[in-house]
Amino acid sequence: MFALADCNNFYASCERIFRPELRSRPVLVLSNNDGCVVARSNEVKQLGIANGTPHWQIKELIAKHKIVVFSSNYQLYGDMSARVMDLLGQQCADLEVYSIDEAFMRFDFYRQTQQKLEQEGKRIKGFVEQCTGIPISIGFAPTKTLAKLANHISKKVTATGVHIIYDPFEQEDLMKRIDVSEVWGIGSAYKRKLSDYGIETVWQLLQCREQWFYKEFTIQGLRLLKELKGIPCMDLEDSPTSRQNMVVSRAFRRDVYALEELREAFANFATRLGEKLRRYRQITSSLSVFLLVNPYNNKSPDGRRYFSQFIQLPIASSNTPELINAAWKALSLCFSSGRNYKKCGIMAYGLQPEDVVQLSLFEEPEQHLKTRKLMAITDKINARFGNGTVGCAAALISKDNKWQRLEQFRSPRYTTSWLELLRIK
DNA sequence: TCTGGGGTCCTAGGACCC
DNA sequence: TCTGGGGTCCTAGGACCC
Repeated sequence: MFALADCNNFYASCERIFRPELRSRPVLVLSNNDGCVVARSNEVKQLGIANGTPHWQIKELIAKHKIVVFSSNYQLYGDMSARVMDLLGQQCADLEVYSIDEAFMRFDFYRQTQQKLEQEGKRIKGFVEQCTGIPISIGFAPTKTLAKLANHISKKVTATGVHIIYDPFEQEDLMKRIDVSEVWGIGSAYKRKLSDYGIETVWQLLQCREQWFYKEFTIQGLRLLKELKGIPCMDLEDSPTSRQNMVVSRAFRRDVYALEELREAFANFATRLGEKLRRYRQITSSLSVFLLVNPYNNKSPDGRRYFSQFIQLPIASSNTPELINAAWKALSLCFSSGRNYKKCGIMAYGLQPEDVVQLSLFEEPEQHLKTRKLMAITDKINARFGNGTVGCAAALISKDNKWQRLEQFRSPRYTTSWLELLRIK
């Protein structure tokens, strides 16, 4: 039996812990850059504000309903997440942390009665809530996909906080009320395609023939359908596979046309990328830069939106100056003037652990090693005195920067910064 | 007119997730 | 004026090999 535990309105709940007076008020959290809504308390959901809504579109609603707005505070959310996961791990050794606010668990008590299972779910839920102040919901089922669905039901349909699915075919009424898009693995494209075949509800999905599904939706689709019918195709992923790609990207607050401005941005992205690589003790042998033209106002002469350039590094590396050079080289190859760029970024592929660095036969590695030492010292200084204390001059930010994070409404980092501890008067 | 068959590796792009 | 950021997996198609 699988279980999925999911924190309710996670970011909004985190903000409420340290501001108890907000418990009865509508709260929403904005994305990086304060661009759009990424988390909402139930009160905000009831006002009909969807996730992904741009902030500027709802400024009036915010004022009218006195909605409390926060910028994303990932230090706080990451720390609260670790606490929740730790508590869940105490309840069940078979735990897979799936995202910042969700974890799968596996239990052996399949044969337990529904009543016992429900009791167990309520107990775990109460335990986590008491220890952290974060409300959670739990769904139980024989497959991960069904556990996800059970969790959704416990939140949105029955609103009991715990729901169990032994066999989806036994819950016909419920399955007829749930839209296919609630199923894990069905996004907007699959929803549209299913709709073309007249399939709108989970119940209709359950009637589909597997052969036909395989033909239309390939192997992922087949796996999804089997899981939905109660045949397990996915297991817990015990060791987090080391990541394969790393991205640093940012949307500009206004359109950018000039190469000079992009070079400044890419020097900063490459700096972030280097820090991130070194933090995870990884190096990359290749990277690509990408540029996106503003989709809401495409002035690109040929209408194209996406431009990217792949580049190989002479030596696999995590050294900031080498990354900046490579990024600039790639940038100069895919930049062309006259386009209004809105977002861009840099992506590292095929990461490898830094201790297996393969030095190029013909490259003189001394300079590379020197730089590597310099990077280690730079990281130490920045860790102690704050990010950006030292760095490459290329990454200096001119006055009118358009990519630095905007966070007008960030709450204090209550749990991870001594200077921002909660004070009680 | 007729022009093999089967691999592997790589990249781009589409789909999904949070 | 203002529309996020960071991931994974899969497939199709081209280059190249024997």
